[in-house]
Amino acid sequence: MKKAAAPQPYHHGDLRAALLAAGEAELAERGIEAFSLRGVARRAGVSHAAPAHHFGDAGGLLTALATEAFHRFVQRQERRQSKAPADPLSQLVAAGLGYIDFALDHPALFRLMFSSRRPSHGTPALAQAANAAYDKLQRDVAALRSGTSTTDVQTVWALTHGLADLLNGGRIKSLAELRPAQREAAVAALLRTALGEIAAR
Amino acid sequence: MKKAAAPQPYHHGDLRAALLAAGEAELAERGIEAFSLRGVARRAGVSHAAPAHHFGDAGGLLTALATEAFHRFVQRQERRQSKAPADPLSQLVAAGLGYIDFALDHPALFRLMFSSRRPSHGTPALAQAANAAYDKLQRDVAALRSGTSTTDVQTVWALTHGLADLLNGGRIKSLAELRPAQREAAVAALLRTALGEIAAR
DNA sequence: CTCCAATCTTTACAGTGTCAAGTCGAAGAC
DNA sequence: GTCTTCGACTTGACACTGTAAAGATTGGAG
Repeated sequence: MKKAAAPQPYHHGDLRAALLAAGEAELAERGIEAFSLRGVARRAGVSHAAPAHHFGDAGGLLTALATEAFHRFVQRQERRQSKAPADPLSQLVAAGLGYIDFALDHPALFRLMFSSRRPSHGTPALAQAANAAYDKLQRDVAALRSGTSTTDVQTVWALTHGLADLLNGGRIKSLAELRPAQREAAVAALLRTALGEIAAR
Repeated sequence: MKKAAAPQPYHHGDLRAALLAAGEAELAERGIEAFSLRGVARRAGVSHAAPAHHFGDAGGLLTALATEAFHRFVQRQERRQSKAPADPLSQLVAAGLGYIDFALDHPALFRLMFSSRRPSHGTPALAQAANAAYDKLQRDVAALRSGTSTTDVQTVWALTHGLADLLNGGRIKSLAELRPAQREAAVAALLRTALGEIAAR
């Protein structure tokens, strides 16, 4: 599906990037539990052992995918924020909506980041990318008012993450059943109310 | 490890229950992503194809495990509640603590219930067990005051679930690093504050 | 031009899930 | 009491998986 009729040269050129793209496609189509390294190699049009050279083993590829995902995860939040009013509460709500956007657009990737043991979460690059996401959250919460606490950050994170995870799994029927536009409005209202209470503490 | 020196009879007696127990052990030890049906059969001391007769395929066993897990999940919340003060807010906080207890005591099972596509979530028995958990949550929220909304239920669920999921993955460092007793106190305080705000709406 | 080292392929092996066919044994029919 | 039957379980097979080792290919340094 990926390569057409091109008589692939022996050296791919940028196989690493191609494998990352193929890995993401594999993840999106088959889900994290049916993810197959050989399937990724097939998608990229290379032999089944080619990925090992760039990523070591399957965990290595998944670690790289998770790392890249965390960066895009932050970008997605920033994208929402750039279109939102500048007041701190609106900005925090927008970040939450971006958090949820990412979870719903990339469900398998989201699970890889937060609910899988397959990536090596101790890897510096991954830990750093995840920490960057946390730091951003912390800054957005701190902007709400003076004197915000660690508990405030934890509360905001738990609320947002819980919504994202439950929506991702289709567990919250009352929300998942709504059409996208309505669901987004409901989620935005929920976030604004709950985060507003934290801002008013 | 499971069977000692007993010259196992050809007919096991209650293989179904034994496979469920073995399946849970396998899940707990190797995690959901390294779960192996043959491993479960080995644990139970039967041939690798024995599980198929009782559960069809691997998904069937995991579905049964998730169903059973939802029942214990509710029991765990009720256990906490029976030791808590009777006022609605304390009861809701206790339910949340039970929710988190279960997630931390059975991390793989918790992921099977909420973050895995392997169980067939459409199966009547599983859907029913999951719905029972939701109904319980709804009742506990409704007891807070008159006029609680669907949004209130969603908010309580998201907050509790987010906390449980993030703790389960070890993502909330500021909480995960604490010793159990301290962590529990911090979580209880967080829940009481946030849920108190919802009760006061 | 030569050689090297990185890149990719081939081959092999142990492990997996599932299907099909066989074996066993307990419970009922007569 | 013997026979039959049928569910419970085993055996064997197949295609697939991840990973390791060894071979083939090529771009580029010298």
